[in-house]
Amino acid sequence: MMVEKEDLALSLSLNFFHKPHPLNLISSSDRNSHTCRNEDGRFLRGFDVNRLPSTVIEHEEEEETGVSSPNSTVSSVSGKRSEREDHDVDNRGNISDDEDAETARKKLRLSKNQSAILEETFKQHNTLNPKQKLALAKQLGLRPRQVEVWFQNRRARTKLKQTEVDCEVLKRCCENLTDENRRLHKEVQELRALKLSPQFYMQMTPPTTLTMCPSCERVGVPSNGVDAISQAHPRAVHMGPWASAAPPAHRMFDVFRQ
DNA sequence: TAGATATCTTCGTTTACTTCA
DNA sequence: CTTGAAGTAAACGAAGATATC
Repeated sequence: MMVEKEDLALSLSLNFFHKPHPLNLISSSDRNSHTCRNEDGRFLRGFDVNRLPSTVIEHEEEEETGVSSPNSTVSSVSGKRSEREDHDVDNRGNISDDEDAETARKKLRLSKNQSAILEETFKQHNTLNPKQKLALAKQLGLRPRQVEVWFQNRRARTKLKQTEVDCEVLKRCCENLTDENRRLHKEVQELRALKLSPQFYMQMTPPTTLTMCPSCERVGVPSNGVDAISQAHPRAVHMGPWASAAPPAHRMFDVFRQ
C-alpha cells in the first residue's frame, strides 16, 4: 500500500528558499556549515554538507513531466537546517528566482525515480555515512538533509512494520498456548474423573511414577531412575499415578493474565 | 580530565499533501 | 464538482550517545 503510493509519487519542481525561522536563528545547520564527518566519523572543517553541490544544476525532471501535482509549485519554508542551506536552491539544485514570502512549511513529494533509488540504497544499507549521503543527494538532486530525513523516516517505517509482525507472531503464539492449555485442562479433568472410578482405577497399572515437589507443586517424570525434581528438591514426595499432574487451574491461566 | 562543541541517532510530533467516500 | 475525514510521507524538535578539540 505504502510502496504503491510511493510509486505513484509525483514529480515536483519545488523551490526551497525561505525566510529564517524566527525561533531558530541559530540552527544546527549552522553547525553543518562548518564541520562534517568523513567516513570514519572524524570531522572535516570548512565544508557544508547541506550545501548542494554546485554541479547539481542540470535538470532531470523530463523523466516525469506531466505528472506534477497541481500543488507542487510550493516552497519548503521551515526547518532549522533548511532555513539557511536551502536558500535560493530548489530540490533540483536550481537557483530560485522567486523570493517567496510565505513562512508556512511546505513539503515536496519525491519523484518516482528518486523514491526508487532511495529504496534501492536503503536495501543495501539502512544508514548512510556522510560521504554516501552527499553522493546520493547529488545523484538525486536533493539536499543531503532531505536524504538524511528520508532514511530516518524509512528506518522508522521499517521498525514499525517489524513491530507489527512481531506483535502478530506473539498473538498467534498466545492463541496456540491458550488452546494447548485448554486441551491439557480438559485432559486433567478427564483423568480426575477416571480416578473417581474405583473399578477402572484398580485395573490400571501406573503408567509411570510421578514425583511432586511440595514446594513448587511440579510433577516430574523420572528418566533413568532419577528425575530432575528429586534431584532439585530433596523433599519431593512420590505421588500415586493419578495425582494431579497439572497445576491448579488458577495457576495455569496466570500466564495469560495481563 | 572536564567541558564545549558538533553530529549522529531514535522517538514523538507536526504539517502538507493525497485519496476516497 | 466540492468537501471533509483519514491516511501517508516529509519535516521538525528534543534528548541521548558519541567523538573531537
